[in-house]
Amino acid sequence: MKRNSRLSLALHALGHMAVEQGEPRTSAHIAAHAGTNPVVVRRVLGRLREAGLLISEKGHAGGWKLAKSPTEITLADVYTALDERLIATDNADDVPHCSLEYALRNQVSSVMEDIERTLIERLSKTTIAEVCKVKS
Amino acid sequence: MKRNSRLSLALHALGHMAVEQGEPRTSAHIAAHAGTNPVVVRRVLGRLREAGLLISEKGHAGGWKLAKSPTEITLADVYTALDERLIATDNADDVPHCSLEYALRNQVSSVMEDIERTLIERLSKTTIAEVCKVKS
DNA sequence: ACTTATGCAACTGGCATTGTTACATGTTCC
DNA sequence: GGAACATGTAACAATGCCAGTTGCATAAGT
Repeated sequence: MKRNSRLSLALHALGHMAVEQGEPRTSAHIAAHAGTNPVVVRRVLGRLREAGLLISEKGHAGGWKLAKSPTEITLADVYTALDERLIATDNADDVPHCSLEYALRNQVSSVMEDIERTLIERLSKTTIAEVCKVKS
Repeated sequence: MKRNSRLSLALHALGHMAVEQGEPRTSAHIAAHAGTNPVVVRRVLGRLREAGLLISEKGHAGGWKLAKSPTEITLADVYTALDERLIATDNADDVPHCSLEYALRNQVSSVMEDIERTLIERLSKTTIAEVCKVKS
């Protein structure tokens, strides 16, 4: 399996819901189409629900559907909802005793944070509807 | 154990060599200072040697030293020497049968590639000497 | 009640990276 | 030449992360 496929899976699922709105999709259907497991789908889509991008309903005729129009959901919304981060520097606990390493880490971290912001800004310029060419 | 600490280790080692040039440093010294293993140090610094940033010498009074002035080594040089890549989308082998996923992946990939280039450009603006405040 | 679907916790297994050991190679000093 | 020292490298163990899986509780519709 591919590493960090959450973003890919989330966008894929959202994309199909954007193209065919209305009927909710079950995690079993999504999983079968994406070649993965229903529980994995629910784990990923659960984050999108917490972020207010999706709605899930139980029982008969239940499943997942968009919480808002695909023209209002950007790639950045999905990215941030998944807590994806390019930079893995959670260096709060690991305090370097060496002042040189401290300076280096700060320098790199500031660049990385900057890049992360730039990425999110770029992703926020594209909506799901645009990528999937959905007529609004 | 921290994940992906190669860049941190490489910069740390280079930084010290930049501050105190002249005497070569052994991988044992570097490892002790960085809290890791000499073999790990040699693995990481070996990449920098292949990239022409470092020189290693065996035997008595051997060890590692800079191949050029710290004012000529940028953070990007180190980053690229380690083959670090923020974006993990090696999607050449895994061809999606779904056209929607194909479109989404292309869209995200192009943004990621762009961000990667921006990052390297940013890193290339800072030299080791600048971060370590070495007088040239 | 029964079926169907999500929600969630616990566990397994694969994969990548770091850490470790062992040994070969090369260099310097005696 | 031989001893001491340092890198180079291969092989293996340990660790951590994440997808995958199982099982069961919960809720909604028929």
